[in-house]
Amino acid sequence: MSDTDRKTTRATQVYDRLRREILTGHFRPLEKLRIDAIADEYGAGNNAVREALSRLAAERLVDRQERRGFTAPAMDLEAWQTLARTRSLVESLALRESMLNRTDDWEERIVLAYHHLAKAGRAEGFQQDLPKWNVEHRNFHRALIANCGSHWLLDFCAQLTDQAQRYIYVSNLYRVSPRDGLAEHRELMEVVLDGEIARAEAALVAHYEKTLVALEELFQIEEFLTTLVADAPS
Amino acid sequence: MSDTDRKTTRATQVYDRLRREILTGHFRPLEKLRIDAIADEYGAGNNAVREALSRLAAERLVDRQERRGFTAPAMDLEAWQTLARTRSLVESLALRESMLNRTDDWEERIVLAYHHLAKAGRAEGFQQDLPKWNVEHRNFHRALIANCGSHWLLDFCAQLTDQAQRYIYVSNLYRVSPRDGLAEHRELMEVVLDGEIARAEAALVAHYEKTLVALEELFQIEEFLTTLVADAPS
DNA sequence: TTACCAGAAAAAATGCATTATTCTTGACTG
DNA sequence: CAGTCAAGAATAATGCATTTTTTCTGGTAA
Repeated sequence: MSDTDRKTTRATQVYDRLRREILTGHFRPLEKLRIDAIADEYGAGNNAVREALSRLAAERLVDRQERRGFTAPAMDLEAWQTLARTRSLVESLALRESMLNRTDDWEERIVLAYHHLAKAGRAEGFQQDLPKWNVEHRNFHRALIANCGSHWLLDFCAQLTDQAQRYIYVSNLYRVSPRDGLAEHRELMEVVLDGEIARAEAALVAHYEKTLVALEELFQIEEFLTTLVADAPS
Repeated sequence: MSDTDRKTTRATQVYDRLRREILTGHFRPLEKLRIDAIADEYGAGNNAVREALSRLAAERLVDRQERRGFTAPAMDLEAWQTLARTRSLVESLALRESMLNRTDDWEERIVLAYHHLAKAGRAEGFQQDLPKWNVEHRNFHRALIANCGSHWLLDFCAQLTDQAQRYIYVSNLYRVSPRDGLAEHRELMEVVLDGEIARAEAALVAHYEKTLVALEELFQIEEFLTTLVADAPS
């Protein structure tokens, strides 16, 4: 019995795995998530799967349809645009608050987070160890807003980041190399530490804008769109 | 078989009822929510209750503790302050966006929502029919931000409003008469329709600030605090 | 063809019995 | 007297069999 099994409930294990697979594009948009099939695949009871899916539905990571089970959420240009725009808005807000509450500890954590990010980016297998880089990337962005003083805001940002990750991961599957953008993150860090809120917000928005546009362009490509159809259940 | 039963799943019924009871202070902070007891009380299976509680936990309306069941969330001054502050921030943001997207339809809906609110406030049994007033009050505030163009923002605001409602309801239980504040809502509507974003945001924040302060004062009262202890399971 | 319907198959939802874990109690020990 | 521990009770978690609902399929009629 592994370490996680000891304290964790069966439903939570299913939840964790499903969550990971949804975020990494394991399911196609609108694909049906059949309870029995998952229970079978994961070696769990149907109740555990139900509970896991219910939780995920509350987080908007799957869609629930009363009495008709669950499906992977759709992915389309418009949804991506409002998602990305909302993320810019809310995260700017959190950044502003974070900067208003400036502390030494907060600054140091940002510097450290950047250091880790840089390291992960320089590492040999950057392409291979993308999960590692992703973790550091998230940590860095979280460090920027960590001081906003509201766990609500942090939760909202995390949720939006999860949603965005789903899109970004799929785009990475399609065209192999994601932009590293280390220099960009350095600039972002510097402008945040510098303390001018307006400039920092602008930098953050500009940063996310690039991802927004990159995905928008992808949505123009016919071939990419075909990877989003739900025909063949994986 | 009632109307709701036809389309709704057992778990959802339990979810709805639990949600309502949590929002209306039916459970004390930190009170244990025993699965069997609820299943028994509501006439449902334990699995349905588990699912309902799991969903609520994902919305932060109950606390989950792995393998130790669920409890009603705590209520304290600090949590209230960050909640209220976050609500001001996020809802201001949504209002700003909503005003930037101004449309005739949006304006008309606000006027209508205000009309309904006024009616509910003037009605005979204002004290009696508080639920009705609450609904109209929520609708009014939602109408203001409805045009923000992001269902994410609307969801976040709704979630924060739910959380706040829990506090407000308990305060209403303690001191009987809630402030109506119709004039205040009229001013708010006018300044929003007027179109000056900065002034509108300020008005909204000021509006919520009153609730914030009112609850803060309540937290100073010893007698009120005793109503928040979880001793006697209802 | 298209619309409609019944019957069969598939899937979701449910309840209950069972298992596993945590909590409580009280006796025992240092 | 405080701390430890084990046995029993209470509660949470699980799996499975059953029920209910939806979806699919094929046949019939307009």
